Amino acid sequence: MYTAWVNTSERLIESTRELLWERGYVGTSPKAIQQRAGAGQGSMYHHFAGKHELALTAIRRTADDMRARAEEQLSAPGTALERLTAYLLRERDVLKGCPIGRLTQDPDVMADPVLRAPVDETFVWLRGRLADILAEGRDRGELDAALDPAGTASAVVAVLQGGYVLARAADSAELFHTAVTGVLALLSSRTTP
Amino acid sequence: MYTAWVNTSERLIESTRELLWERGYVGTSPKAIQQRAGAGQGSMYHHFAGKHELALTAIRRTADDMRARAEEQLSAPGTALERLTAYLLRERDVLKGCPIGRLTQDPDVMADPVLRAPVDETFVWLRGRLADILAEGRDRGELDAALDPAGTASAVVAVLQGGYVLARAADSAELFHTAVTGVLALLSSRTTP
DNA sequence: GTCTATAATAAGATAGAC
DNA sequence: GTCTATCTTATTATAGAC
Repeated sequence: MYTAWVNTSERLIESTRELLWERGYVGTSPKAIQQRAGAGQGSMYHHFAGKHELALTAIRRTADDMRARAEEQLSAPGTALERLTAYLLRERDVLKGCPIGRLTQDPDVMADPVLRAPVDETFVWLRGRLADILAEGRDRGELDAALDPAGTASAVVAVLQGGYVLARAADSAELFHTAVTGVLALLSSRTTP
Repeated sequence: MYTAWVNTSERLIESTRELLWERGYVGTSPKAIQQRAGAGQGSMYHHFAGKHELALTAIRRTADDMRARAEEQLSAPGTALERLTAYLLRERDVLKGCPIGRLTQDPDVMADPVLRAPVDETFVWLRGRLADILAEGRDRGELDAALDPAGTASAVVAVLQGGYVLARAADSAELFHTAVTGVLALLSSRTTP
């Protein structure tokens, strides 16, 4: 439960973000949100129209957050492969999984175009961003000239998302690392010496 | 709703399998299972102790099924890369996602060692099976001698699982194909000519 | 084996007092 | 803005008749 150094609206949003991450939309009840936020029933419905609006606010914030933190590594100095590696191997809450990716498994989120949009946009952006970096690396001669930026970017993002799945299945964060290292090894072998 | 050419117990199990795939454990209610199976309340509780036992039966069957269908491609004749490619590119219900992988996002499944076991075992098996095939391909000189079978197998399984995530996020089965093709391109470039 | 009560608890909100 | 009351509908069963 959040303490009172932020306002109720803020605590409700942050509680929702946590619960969506831990339990998804279907698994999160208004009551659970209120309890974690230390807010009453009436308080929640004063600030938000209901579970849906609260979730939308929470998802948008998480999406923005994810993008900003990715950009930290991706816009750092270094070669394409260095920035990509830094991004893939940065510290992550591996066993909690990806707070955006997990929403793709939520039937009520996928069925709702409004809730779904930020999820879609996040991956569109990430794939595009990685493709640009890969293309840059290829054009600078750091990577194999035959490398397909878009296809490789999709594969890399998929390894991230799938790495979370494998790690959670095995209850071992190491498996995420194994998968990521595995794809980096394949990619590095296409480096032009 | 299932018609009556199979018995009630069987219809309950198959309905549960479908619902777990579509909505996960948390999102599936006993009532929904009964309705899809065309079975009454009492009927369900006669055959199964409750939602948990039914889900366990359903998950185990789905896991067995998935393994058997993977083995179809993986044990076929051909080189390591051919069998791997056949497995990765076989027909799949891409937008529905992986019925086992999606369970890793279910908090109640992951919190229960009994429900979780078949999920874990399925991925342990699949990673091992792919690693064996990759090792075989490497030892036969079909793949790069420096290739790490276990790490590459994990990356490949991760691409599959992540491919489902990307496809669902974009509501486009093609994205799954893009990711899989992307990793195959990286892998093929390590073929020894 | 299947059906119809019955029931305690939770989900997801609305109403109106304070 | 927050709180308590109230409401309807699910959830997840159990009990016992048929």
